[in-house]
Amino acid sequence: MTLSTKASSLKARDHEDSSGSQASSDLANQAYTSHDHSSCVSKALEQATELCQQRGQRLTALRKQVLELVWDSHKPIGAYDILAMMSKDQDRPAAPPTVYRALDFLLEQSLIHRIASLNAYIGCHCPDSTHEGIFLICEKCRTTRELTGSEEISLLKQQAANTGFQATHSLVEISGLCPACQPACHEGA
Amino acid sequence: MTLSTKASSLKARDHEDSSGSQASSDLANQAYTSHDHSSCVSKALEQATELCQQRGQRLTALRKQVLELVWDSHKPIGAYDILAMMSKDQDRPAAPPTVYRALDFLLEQSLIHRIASLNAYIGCHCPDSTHEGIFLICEKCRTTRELTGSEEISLLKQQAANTGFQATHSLVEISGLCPACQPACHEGA
DNA sequence: CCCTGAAGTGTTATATTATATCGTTTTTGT
DNA sequence: ACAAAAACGATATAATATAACACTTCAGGG
Repeated sequence: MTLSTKASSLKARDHEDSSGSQASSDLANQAYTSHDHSSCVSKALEQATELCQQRGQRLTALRKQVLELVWDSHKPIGAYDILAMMSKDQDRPAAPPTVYRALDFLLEQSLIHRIASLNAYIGCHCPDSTHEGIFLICEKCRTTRELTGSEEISLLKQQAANTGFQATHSLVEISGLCPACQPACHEGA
Repeated sequence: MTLSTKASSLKARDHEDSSGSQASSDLANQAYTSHDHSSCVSKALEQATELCQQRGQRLTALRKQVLELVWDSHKPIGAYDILAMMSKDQDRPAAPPTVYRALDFLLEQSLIHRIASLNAYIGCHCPDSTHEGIFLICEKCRTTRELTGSEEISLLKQQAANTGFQATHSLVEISGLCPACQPACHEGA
């Protein structure tokens, strides 16, 4: 409800815009600005390869392909969209379990995250540490940014602990409008 | 993944235990202790009736029935479980849209919440104000408690705002073990 | 009271997301 | 090379949710 009121297929309707008009308010806003995303992807793939090697995990061709498709999208992408791309690009008649198994592996290795409010998956920017993400999801363009280094999560868990609850995992997703999709307001708000 | 690793049907496997052995650590821990839940439910229904009247919204018999079933469960309950109960208890051959429409109404009125990690629904304790919940979900017994009066949410939104993101809605779900399901540790941790 | 339009509900069909199961292939360790 | 484990292919099906359209009920105005 709330979010995803329709949006059946997430596909890849990138716009790759924001040529400066709205001015992204900080340096880390890479998610909202155009950049050389293909280099993003290859960097992520390299890092993933390295990490898996370190961990004695097998980043097989298939898993790598799925990871690449997830990264390519730049927005959370659905499992069945991945499936479609695999079947299209590589003439491979992939079935759901193929994709879900790969996704499960990537999730376990923290190479991707699952966005619960979208039933979709997105590449993780800092896979080297198991962390809890805070996701900012644009209701309009679906661009999703992950905030890291979050003391808020600790606070939340602390508050949970105060009630006797032993927290193991947290899920924080914030919906709203990304800088690029906000109605233009000419001066600083 | 993470949570809900199987658990196909949420059903109502209450245990209604915790007769004092683990000692719930604070007064507000009603969710984890046995109490007169039927009075909870009737109170919630009364309040809902009143609120809807105030708002000029129609809490029809069907919507009330769904609300009651959600409250009865005491744990997040799936739409199809509600469906099954409606078809059983009242010899009514309800179809999915019937339940989903009622759930949508109740969500809009903030009479219930949706727990995204479980694809399930739970009654809201303080429906009079539109608020953002923080949910503590027990991975073992599924009991879910809602924390309210949360400055953490404000902090999160503040942090989002700092990056130029205009937050409208937040989703916070923390998984772990509720007091009753934690391995017994005899002295205070 | 009766009409009318809007809201609510019933019903059928179908979309979307995810998993179970089992057989085959590939990889790893010995 | 061989056996065990892991990964993958393939078919079927489960679980969650929505579309579309017909019918009923309700609120409000004449």
